[in-house]
Amino acid sequence: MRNTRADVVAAALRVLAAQGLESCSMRRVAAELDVQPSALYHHVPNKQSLLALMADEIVGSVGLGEADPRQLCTELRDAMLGVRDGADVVATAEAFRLGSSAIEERLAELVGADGARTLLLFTFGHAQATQTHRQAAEFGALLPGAVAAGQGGVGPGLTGAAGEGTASDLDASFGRGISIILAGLSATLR
Amino acid sequence: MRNTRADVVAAALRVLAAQGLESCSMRRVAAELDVQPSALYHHVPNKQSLLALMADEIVGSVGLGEADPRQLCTELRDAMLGVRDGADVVATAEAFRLGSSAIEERLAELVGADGARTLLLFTFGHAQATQTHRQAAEFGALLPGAVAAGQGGVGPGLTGAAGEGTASDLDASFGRGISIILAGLSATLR
DNA sequence: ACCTGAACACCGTTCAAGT
DNA sequence: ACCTGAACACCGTTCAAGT
Repeated sequence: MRNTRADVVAAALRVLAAQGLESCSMRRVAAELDVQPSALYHHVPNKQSLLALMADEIVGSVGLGEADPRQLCTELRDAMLGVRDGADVVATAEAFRLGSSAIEERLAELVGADGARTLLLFTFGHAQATQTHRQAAEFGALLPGAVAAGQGGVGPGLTGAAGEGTASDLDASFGRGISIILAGLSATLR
Repeated sequence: MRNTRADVVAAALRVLAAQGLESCSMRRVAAELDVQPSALYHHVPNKQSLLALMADEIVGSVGLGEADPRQLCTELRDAMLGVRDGADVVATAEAFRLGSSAIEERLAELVGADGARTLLLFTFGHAQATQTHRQAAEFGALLPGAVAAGQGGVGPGLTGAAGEGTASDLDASFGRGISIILAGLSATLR
């Protein structure tokens, strides 16, 4: 036995981490395993299934015993932000089973079905936006000017094209969004 | 002058409506205009830009004079759901400029920056899930069994694999999610 | 300014055939 | 069971050249 399905998923996650979702093709994953592209179809029916398995792995660390919805969403967010393009992978795969994922079910026990869906969609969307933003910032950092200007004290407010989108800004924005939704749930339940 | 940028965008939207996002390649758009693929690059720098222009067109009908945030989100949702794969096109393109789109700015005037972002992300995510679900339902309708069983009265609750995801269910779910967020905003602002 | 023709460097997926 | 080799039907993008 040369390779198992788990080997394929692991190789795909290695390619994702190293090269990003854009470059995570069936052919590159196959190359990572030193195998022909067609060999992958012995372990996985198609690329979409492979992405779903990757999403499961990324999200697998989230503790379903968690009783605090905010904590659960934060863990989910951290898991997605922990791997390159993780938010895109999870959001894409998860959208297909909205209403039937383990995390949504756990969340629904805590805050009801509508609350769970609202929290989840916000968490996915915000993580995607955060990751997109970070990517753009990284890219911008490779361009002339405004590199590590924020540290040196060149100017007070203006740090290149980043403007107002610091990492901590996005963390705070996420927390405030969750607060809004949770407040709405309390208010709705009287 | 054979073609203008607007012609390219219009052709792309025609292809999108007819064949979906998957099939909306630069090559197909070029074919729709009876032109070589390379000709498109005279009007648009790359595919991503073309998708952004398509998103602008899809969302352009949303009235920015609207003073009711719920109504604004509903209009946005309707605009996205009005074209095949519209939610994906808009969400993808809009994610890149989160914090700077016209709709988000209008929404921010009404409910603040955090509320605007929360409402927008929920609206995008829910529309994407709705459209994915509809697509799956359409696909399922082509398979044997459980076609229009809901009408005839074969059974009370079970309508094929659709289960609980009727169109009106999703409409209602959207409305309740918006209600939760708006309630949370009222509660947060005391 | 707008377009053609040809090329480059890729894709996902299928399928007969090997071991 | 797991994999190779070869093919099919595509991609986005570039670039010299035409009009």
